Amino acid sequence: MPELPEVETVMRGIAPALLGRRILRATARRPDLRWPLPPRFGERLQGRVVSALSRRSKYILAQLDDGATWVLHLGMSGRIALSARDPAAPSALVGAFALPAPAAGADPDAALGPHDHVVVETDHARLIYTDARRFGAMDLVAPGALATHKWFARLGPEPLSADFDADFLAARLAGRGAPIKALLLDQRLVAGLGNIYVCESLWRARVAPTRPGGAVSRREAAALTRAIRRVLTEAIEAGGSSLRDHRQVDGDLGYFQHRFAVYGRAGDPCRRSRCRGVVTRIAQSGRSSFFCPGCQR
DNA sequence: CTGCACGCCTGCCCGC
DNA sequence: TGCGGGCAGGCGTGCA
Repeated sequence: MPELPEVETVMRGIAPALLGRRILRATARRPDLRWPLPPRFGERLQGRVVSALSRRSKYILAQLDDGATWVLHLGMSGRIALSARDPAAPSALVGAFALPAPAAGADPDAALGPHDHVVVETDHARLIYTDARRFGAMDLVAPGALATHKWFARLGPEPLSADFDADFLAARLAGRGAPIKALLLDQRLVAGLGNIYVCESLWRARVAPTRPGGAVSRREAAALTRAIRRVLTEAIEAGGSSLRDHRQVDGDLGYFQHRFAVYGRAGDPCRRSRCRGVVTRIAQSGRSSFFCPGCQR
């Protein structure tokens, strides 16, 4: 259930297995994830070389040598596992986190589970996309068509880019009546934040999730942009260090959650020094918000 | 346009 | 132990 930092971590984690590698075989084991996979998905990936990897919002973008872009979204439960195709291959080819290679001679597909929906083999590695809830998605986008693609056309700026600054946020919040929590979750305002990092950023900026967007001051908007940047950057750093210690690049929140200040901590004391508040859980438009009423106003 | 409720899917955890 | 209810990190649709 990845948000921006987990997707960034997964993207970096699969880079050794994909970047500059040729796809020998790609198999969709069902016709759809959240939406139908593109027609002839496997055939269109086969033979391509991945020439670049990047992330936009919560999407991973794999640039192919025919100009198309393979787009992956992990939804809520998507994960990617890697293994070496050849048991004798140096681990650097797939990354130190890879699962053990299947035994020589064994049918690697025999070990696949019911939620292993897409398998991609490069010249060195085998990549398995698993998604129990199937809220994830993949597409193949024609050269030049990304900007107008339905998933990207209306996305707001990247929160770690220079475009996302106090001026921008203050302007977008002005006149809005919806709670700041809901506005920061709106991918059209800023792209890549999810429930966890919105809660964490609001705590860091000392702004209550219930505050109407239009009632966020210019000074608070500035604090929020700094808080968002810092929370995301720290989470990406934690994810990066986790890649050296774990055997899967699944973006599991286990890598990050011990650092949360409020998310999932209802009833626990606020971690801000000299704040005597207790972390509280409320529901906002059907989703949980965690915050400290003592220091978030 | 804005704000919000709901559905999509499965797994897990909790209380009874 | 078994079972029902509520919960989960995303996103698109549809309604007022």
